Amino acid sequence: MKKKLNLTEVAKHLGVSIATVSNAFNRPDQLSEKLRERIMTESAKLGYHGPNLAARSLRMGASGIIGVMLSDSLSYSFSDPVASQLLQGIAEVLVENQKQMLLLSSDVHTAEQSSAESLPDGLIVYGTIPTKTMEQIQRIGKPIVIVDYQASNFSSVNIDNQSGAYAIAEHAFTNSISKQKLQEDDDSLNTSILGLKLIEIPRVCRLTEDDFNNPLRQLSQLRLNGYLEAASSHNVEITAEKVWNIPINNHHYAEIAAREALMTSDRPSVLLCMSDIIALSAVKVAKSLGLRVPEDVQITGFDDIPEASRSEPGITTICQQSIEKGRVAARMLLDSIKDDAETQHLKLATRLVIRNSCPQ
Amino acid sequence: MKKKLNLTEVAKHLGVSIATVSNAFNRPDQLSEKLRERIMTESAKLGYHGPNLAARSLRMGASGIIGVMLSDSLSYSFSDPVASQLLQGIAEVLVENQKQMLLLSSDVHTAEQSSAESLPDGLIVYGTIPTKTMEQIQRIGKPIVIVDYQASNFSSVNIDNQSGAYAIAEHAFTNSISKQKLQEDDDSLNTSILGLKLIEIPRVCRLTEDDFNNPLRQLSQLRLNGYLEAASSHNVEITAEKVWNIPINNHHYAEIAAREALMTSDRPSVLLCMSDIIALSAVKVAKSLGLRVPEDVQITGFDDIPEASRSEPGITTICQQSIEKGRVAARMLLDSIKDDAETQHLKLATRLVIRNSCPQ
DNA sequence: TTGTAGGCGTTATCAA
DNA sequence: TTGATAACGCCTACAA
Repeated sequence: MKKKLNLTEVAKHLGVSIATVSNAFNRPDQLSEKLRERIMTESAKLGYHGPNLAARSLRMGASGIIGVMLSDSLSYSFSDPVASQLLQGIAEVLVENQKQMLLLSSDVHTAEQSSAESLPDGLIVYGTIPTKTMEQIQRIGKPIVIVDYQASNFSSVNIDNQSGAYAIAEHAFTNSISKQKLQEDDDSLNTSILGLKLIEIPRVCRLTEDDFNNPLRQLSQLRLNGYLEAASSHNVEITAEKVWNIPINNHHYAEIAAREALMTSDRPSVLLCMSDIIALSAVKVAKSLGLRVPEDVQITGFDDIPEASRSEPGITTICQQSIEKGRVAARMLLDSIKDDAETQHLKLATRLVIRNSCPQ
Repeated sequence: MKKKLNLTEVAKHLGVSIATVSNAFNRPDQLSEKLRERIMTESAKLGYHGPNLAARSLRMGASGIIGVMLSDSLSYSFSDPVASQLLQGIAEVLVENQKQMLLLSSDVHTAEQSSAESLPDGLIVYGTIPTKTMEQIQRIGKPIVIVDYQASNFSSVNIDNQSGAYAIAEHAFTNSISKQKLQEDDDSLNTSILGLKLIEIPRVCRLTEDDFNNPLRQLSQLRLNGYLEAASSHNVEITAEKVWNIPINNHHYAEIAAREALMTSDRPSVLLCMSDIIALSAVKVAKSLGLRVPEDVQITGFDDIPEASRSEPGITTICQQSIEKGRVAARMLLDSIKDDAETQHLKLATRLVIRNSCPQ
């Protein structure tokens, strides 16, 4: 009853050769339909579930499994809408291609030498991962596609963070509300930035001038650059003390930062947020302080997560097509597994989505 | 350069035995610290990444990988907040225990004989899965824990859907707004139900009397029973034509159903929704129709997803602790992998969370 | 269409 | 500590 079943055992029971059973599972054309059927039903009855994946993949050098390595913790990634959408896109393509998905977190990796990275036929890496880990997974010699990060020696899928940030900041500086405000008093627009993972410090705090040139995360740095560039084009002054650092993209930290930003004596009339989660929190805080959005303070987001369109007011944001990004990355990886294609760097388009938190 | 590296090769290069290298990776106590260190750095330099998982797991009969099989498509599951929260809880415990997570969708499974289920050391099954697939994964003889479904031969983690539904319906029927309405006109409360996956038909439609006794999904059926039981306890009449079926838990279908329900001539003053997503959509539709929530129509949800507390008004709902459910299921599975424990059926408590969509 | 044998990379055992 | 060797379960020439 508890006996281990394998091809040999099954073949013995059925009175056929082991090769035939193997063929029944993998190459239906190598034997008669009738025999195949008999083998399938019989082995099912016997309790044989099918070829063991470990053995098969050892033998064939391929597992049909694709690894997805997340820079943030696995658990956090499930709670983050952007990561979830990326995973959604990846999953879509993998399922289409009958691949399974193994989730790896860079945390686990560093903790132990899990060696689990040796199983997948290829890897999608999301976000910024410690150089050491990068080197280690490179060593396995399997195709790798990285997302939201750029490194010359790997294929990658990115969006143009800087131009996206520029576009939305420019919109905020030049829309009708801003124009009117500028007319009313001569002052320039008072603008603050709620930034994500700009510096290493794991808490909500303002930046110092030094931090401006001290990029921690490519992605955040690029968005910051875009904002600042737009600001200087439109004579808006943004000093370091008007830029907040939020260590993790969740409502808890975002609300703390938003409260700080909105309760300073020279309250901003434009609040540029580096994610929709931050923007949603900022709207909530603004409302709780009795401020009207957008009349008193205009708020912009980034990402275009589903909730951004459902909230009230809707969040003006940059759509970065996270689902599509996932699809593209997955396709790219599958292609390079097939053809051993050369490394390429894709940049997806972004799009300004205007809603009521920072209207036309 | 492109040569394949394995233990043998590395051992040869280092001039030590293959067993020693293996020990260096797996049993540090079997050799001198100094030697181990040399082996580790040298093999890293050589480009050896660590023991191959396929081979190791073939040899050891365990892979350190836990499979999670989702009844809905993988891609959908990432977009569903409840599934995401469950995964979040599972991931938390798995990472703690240095296990990796392999995502399987029952779709892929039926499509092919992926045999990927043979790799994991155990399986968490979420939701209702075709009997045939169930039988197949049972055959692999590894520990299984099912979530949100009950079958006597498997360990399971559930919540008490029926009592939860009863509690929230009772609240809706007996709170101050309902009392006042009942006083004003003598009529009983006009109540509709927006149900989830109640029948097989893949579209939004009303139920017929027959459908009441024709359970498709355990979970939805139990919630329906809870609602109906509360209704009959409080002299509220709910006929089949006041119950809608929503085939997939997303905003698209939910809005269609909500619109239908709220635009009937005898508009309900209480709308019981089987998920928060449905409730959120219903609130949106109600607003767009110029109805006040809760004054004109009280709306309840189920699940308590994060967005339910952020929306305006907040959604009155049943908290089902999805994250905790994931944690519990994962722990249960890991335990039964270790101890081969007997099957047990856990039922987590639910809690009524009162917010403004159906206030005190 | 069927049977045989070699080897994929590890780990465990056992003797040195 | 080390070195040899036998599985683990499977796939695929190759020969029949």
